[in-house]
Amino acid sequence: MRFTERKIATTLRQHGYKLTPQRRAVIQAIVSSQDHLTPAAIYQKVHQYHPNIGLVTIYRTLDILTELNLTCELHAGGSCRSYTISCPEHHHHLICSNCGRVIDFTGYYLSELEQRLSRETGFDIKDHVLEFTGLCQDCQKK
Amino acid sequence: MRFTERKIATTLRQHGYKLTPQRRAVIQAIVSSQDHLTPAAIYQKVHQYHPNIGLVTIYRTLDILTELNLTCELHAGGSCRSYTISCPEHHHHLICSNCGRVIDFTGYYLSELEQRLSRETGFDIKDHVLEFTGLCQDCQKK
DNA sequence: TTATAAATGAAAATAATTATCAATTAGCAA
DNA sequence: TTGCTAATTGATAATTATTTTCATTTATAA
Repeated sequence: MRFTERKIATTLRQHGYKLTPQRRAVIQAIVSSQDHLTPAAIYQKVHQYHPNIGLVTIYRTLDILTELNLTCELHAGGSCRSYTISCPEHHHHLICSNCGRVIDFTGYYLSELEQRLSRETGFDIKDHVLEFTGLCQDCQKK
Repeated sequence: MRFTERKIATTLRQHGYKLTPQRRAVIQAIVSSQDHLTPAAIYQKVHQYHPNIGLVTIYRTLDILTELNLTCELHAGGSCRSYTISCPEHHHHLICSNCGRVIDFTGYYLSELEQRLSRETGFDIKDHVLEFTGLCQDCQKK
């Protein structure tokens, strides 16, 4: 289950960040979308209802949200910097390369592989990216 | 085993691309590095020996190499657009987030997970990204 | 050797991101 | 409730990254 708007707001304040109307608007824009959105796309959505929020504020808010793990950055499939709301559990993504829809999936663990790689290479592994891309059912029909 | 300079050159020509000195230089720069390199970094390396090769040519060559699957684009760990030489087998990457060194690993298959996801979501899955990031042995010491 | 399509470099155009700074404001304390 | 203050914002400019354009050059097939 993804983070709710309220949960995100609370977390922001717990970390000493102010909850400004601008930040609310950015959060709302991302939460209300199933897709992964680029900064520019978020700006567009926000701009419709709050024409005086600047693009810079979008960038700044995204930095904070990502730092607090409230959003995930996606990599695969087109744009290299796009965002979706995160969820508390460890999860990975399945992305439709046509419409941008993102499906989270959980229950897949790479720890065994990670250990094998650590042992074989001496790397101290910190993180990983696992993303699948393809066409969702709707986009296949078209 | 990664593609050699010769193999890359041959493949280019097989696909009707001319083998210009500029392209040779770009290929040489990437092949001779264990790291993943951004376009700018490749330009710098190339520029040392061939000061009149332009950055645009780097971009153009990278596009071709990527299209022919001779290089891979990496995503995780910092820069979103960086390249390393590919290898013929299906493989994934382990990347040092400090020095940029890339280690390929093979023998890990996601087909079972992929099938499960297809079944559960109806997606037609085309591709995936699996990359680990961490610190290589050398960088841990520092 | 030559003809020709492909490739190049230079420069400009566009897009994406970050920095600067004066003005505004959220949220705490009184 | 009000006022204070550090955090935040928007506007603008500055960087950085990438793409387009076009006249000139060149790799290669005939």
